[in-house]
Amino acid sequence: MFLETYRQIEEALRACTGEEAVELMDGGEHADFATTIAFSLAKKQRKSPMAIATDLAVRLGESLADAGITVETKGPYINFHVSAAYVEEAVREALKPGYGELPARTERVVLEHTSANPNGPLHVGHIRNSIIGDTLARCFRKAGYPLEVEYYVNDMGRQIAIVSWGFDHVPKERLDGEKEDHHIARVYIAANREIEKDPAITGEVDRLMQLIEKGDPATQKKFREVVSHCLEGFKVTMGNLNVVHDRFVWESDFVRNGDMDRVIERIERLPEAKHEGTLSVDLTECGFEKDYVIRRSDGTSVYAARDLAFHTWKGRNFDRVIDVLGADHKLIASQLQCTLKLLGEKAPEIIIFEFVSLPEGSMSTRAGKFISADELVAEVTNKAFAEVSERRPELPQEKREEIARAVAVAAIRYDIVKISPEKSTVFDWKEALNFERQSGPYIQYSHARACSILEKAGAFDEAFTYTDEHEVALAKQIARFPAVVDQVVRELRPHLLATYARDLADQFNSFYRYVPVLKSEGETRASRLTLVKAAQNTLKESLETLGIDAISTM
RNA sequence: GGGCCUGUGGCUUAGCCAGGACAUAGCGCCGGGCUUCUAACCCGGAUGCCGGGGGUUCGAAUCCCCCCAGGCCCGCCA
Repeated sequence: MFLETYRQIEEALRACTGEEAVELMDGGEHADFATTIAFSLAKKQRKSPMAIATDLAVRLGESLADAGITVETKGPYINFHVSAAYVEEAVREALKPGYGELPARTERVVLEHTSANPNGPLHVGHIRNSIIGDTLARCFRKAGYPLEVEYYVNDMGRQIAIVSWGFDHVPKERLDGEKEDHHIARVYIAANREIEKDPAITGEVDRLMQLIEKGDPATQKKFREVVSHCLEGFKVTMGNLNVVHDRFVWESDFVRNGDMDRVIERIERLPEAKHEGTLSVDLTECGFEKDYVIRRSDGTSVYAARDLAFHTWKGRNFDRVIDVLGADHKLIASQLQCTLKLLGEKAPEIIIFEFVSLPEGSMSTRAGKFISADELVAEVTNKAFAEVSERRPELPQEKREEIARAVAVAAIRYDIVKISPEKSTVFDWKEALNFERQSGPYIQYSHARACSILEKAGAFDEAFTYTDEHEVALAKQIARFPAVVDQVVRELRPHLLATYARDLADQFNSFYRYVPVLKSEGETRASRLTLVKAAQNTLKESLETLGIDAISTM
């Protein structure tokens, strides 16, 4: 409803002004929509903005009358107001299961996120990647795109060689109840300590890397075991956070199937290729001073070569390629994009998120300086269980545990996704354990309140008469949801959905406070119950698109 | 030294790409609200030279330039 109305007004504006860019915006407290186009027209037409606005408003009013949109001016501002029919239609649409879904698209999208090195558990920085990526994935599905979500498994890196070396040379027994990825971290950290003590070990690690590149079966088997072991742990962590991947793509597969050699051959033939012992690409055209190295002088490939093969494959199998990457990948991601363009391949769209650090400094798996996602989930779940036990002591323990898990995921996911990716953050336990306003649980709570009203109401006939300002404001907020989904996938900014869901919960809570539902009667009661149902459904769909369980009681 | 990102009340943050009507909200602080649909809630109050300085514009948190501060990166690592 919102999108349709927005487009109707845009079109009327274009028709009435002859301008392409019509500057239609949210009217804030003044109106439902507004435009300041009179200012820019004033210069061209050498008339006062107010005179232009007044004149335009009359013509716009005529052309939008059929759509039930009224137009008025306030000085040079032109304001648009929607009708009661808009409000009614908005509520009607929001009652439908799956509300917010956009028409199906045919453009195939591949989205890569998380892809952390399997040398230790996912920490609070990695899951920023997972949560941004997974939320975006849910938005793409909601927006009607066929989507595949991939985890790129770096199984040929130096870190894996170190872990592999560690399994042969440092105490490696898995402790009782220790998760696989935490086990790997312990071995990795211990191996690094050995390397610090005795730099000669580096040579042994180098040899492992040469063996893996050559395809030595024993080394391959060992690397694969180590990596699979770690991934088992990752899958549990991500599962606990409602993060889902469709496919795990292994880096080494591109070496084995020949894709990497093929892309290297093509690079060798590029005019920008440089053969100076190493094989590298001159990227000055894209503004990079340093060459992009593809193959070492000893003939082995670097990460970039496999990455180029991987992205060539993605580009040929999908219409849109999106990667979610940490800020440390900014440069190499640009180099990758540039090289793919030189090769005539599709370059990925890249979403960069800035780093999460600890109050005492940056995180480091190697140094064992990190807060694991598992620890975070456990702590937040404990706090949530304590809260729910205090509020709802009558519930059976199992139910309280179930609610605590859902609340914990909501708190963690929302806390991360609500911040713009380009802000670097410092992890804060106090914030992580806060379930008050501007939190995931706050939105879940609004949903639970709506569910509670509906449960107590029993059956009712739908009705659509809204006069109270809180009713109308809530309905208008409900109407925006599909437009927000559309905006998220267009701009690749999932935090917009977080902001929207919070505003929706705010509107619902105001409505809840001022507008009695169960105590009202007749048509009014029916209309309000219908609105509560629409709000409940919209809250549910918003929460689920954020990867948060829309629980009905808490 | 160079590149990218960030700087908004005591703290966290929206708005910035597509410049307009009194800069968004939360935490904390002060005060109020549970015999009334779940108080993980709601209402009121105090707190801002939107990092600093120039410029463009009728109009700048938003665009341009310079400076300062913080983060990330600049490897035949990944």
